[in-house]
Amino acid sequence: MREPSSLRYNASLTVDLAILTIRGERLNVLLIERGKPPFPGRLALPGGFVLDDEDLDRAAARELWEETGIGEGLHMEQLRTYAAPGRDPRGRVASVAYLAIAPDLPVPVAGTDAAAARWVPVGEEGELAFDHGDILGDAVERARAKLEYSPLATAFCREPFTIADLRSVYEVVWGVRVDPRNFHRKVTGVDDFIVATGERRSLPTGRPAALYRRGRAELLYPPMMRPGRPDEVAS
Amino acid sequence: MREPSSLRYNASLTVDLAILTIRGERLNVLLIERGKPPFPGRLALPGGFVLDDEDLDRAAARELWEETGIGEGLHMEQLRTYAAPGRDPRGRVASVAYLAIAPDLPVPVAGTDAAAARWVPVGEEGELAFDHGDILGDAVERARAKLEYSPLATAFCREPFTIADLRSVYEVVWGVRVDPRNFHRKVTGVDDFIVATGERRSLPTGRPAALYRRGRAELLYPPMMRPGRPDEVAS
DNA sequence: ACAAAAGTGTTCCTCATACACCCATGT
DNA sequence: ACATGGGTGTATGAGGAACACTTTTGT
Repeated sequence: MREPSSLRYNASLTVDLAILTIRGERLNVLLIERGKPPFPGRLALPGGFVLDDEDLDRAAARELWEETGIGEGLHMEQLRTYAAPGRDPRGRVASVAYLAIAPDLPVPVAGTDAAAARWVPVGEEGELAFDHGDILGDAVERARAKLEYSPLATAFCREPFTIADLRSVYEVVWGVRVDPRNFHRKVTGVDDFIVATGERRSLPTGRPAALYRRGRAELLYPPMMRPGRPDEVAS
Repeated sequence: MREPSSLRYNASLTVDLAILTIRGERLNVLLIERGKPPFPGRLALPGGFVLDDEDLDRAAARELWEETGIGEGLHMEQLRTYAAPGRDPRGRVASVAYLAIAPDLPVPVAGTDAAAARWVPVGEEGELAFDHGDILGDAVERARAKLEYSPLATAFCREPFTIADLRSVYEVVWGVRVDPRNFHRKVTGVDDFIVATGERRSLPTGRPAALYRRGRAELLYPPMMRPGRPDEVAS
């Protein structure tokens, strides 16, 4: 009883995107306001159906383009799949969720489709359509975890960036303060995490900061460490 | 153009299981030999279609039961979803892959379905059907990574177990030697990773070892550390 | 000169590693 | 007694946390 003799389609395959960025010292997510049922008027993650000749990564990239106008050079990874029987009242919908990380964008680009798309600070999104609240929660948790051992933080920064820019990413996403001095030493000590351009950027005040680009490292060793974990365990 | 006005099914939703265990100092995976096309005669991961009223976790648990006769108490987690257009010649099949970890089982239980199921050492499985080779590779990589920061290793052990049993899991899955003395101290130092039963187990020779059960910890702090990583980076 | 941000040096402490050594059992 | 595996103590070194201090700019 493993398979029916002929292949019957029993689900609708979709991708949904949790697109995160940092705006004004807050982690933000791109949401659209739904027009039609189900959940009319509710906010939802952008997404849509996978086309017949597309693989999942390509479908996610296409949706990203349609919703935001962003094309290339964006971190994107599959998160997990949500397919509880009742999650869409219209029938069985399997949603493959993607996590995308964008640098601060000028404004939610009004794509062909995305008139109603807007950035919303994480935590102020209210009740989302479908199970998109769960998806968003998992996406944020994944992003927080991956800052530790991967160069994901650089995906939030427009190049070139300063070490202070990068530090701000950690502070905003983790919601903690990070010592600038130790952070500087740490981040410059990890091989190929960031590479200096040789240029400098001057702010209204203070010593100009060296500018960097993303390095080739895909795994940070030693990892950046999220403070507070020992206390959580101890308590 | 986000949605068709009515919901049309465009894919077949399945689950595939990478069930790992340790047999004879080797990491093994449960594979079945396919009878019918596509890929007749090839080895494949066990799996099957998700039923209309099932969520994914439940479908995976049901397949596990049908293939191995194992019911409860097994670690199981969603890995990721594979849905490349050509992966099944019969049409669009979205396979949600699961990673399952089992203690050494007496023998591949001949379930109602699984006459052809057998344990195969990882690395000796040859060319698998569909893209199951990729799935298995991702599953092994996930297992290796999760040993570091989660109590996953205990899922390979039948309770109660000794610290040497647990150490053997790390040695086999990582393919490295671990110092028994330091491992002992480390593992007993992590809060709620393992809890002593008070009993002891005598081997044919040597001092009897204390017996333990899984603790309540879901995250190890500090993490167990996989040796060799600094060298990989440095080289 | 001063404020402010960038970046360096130093101290202390935790923890990983290596390994000498002791403990408890079966033969 | 001795072989064998279980378990403890201790020295060394790498790296994280805290923070004093120096550098480089704009005003």
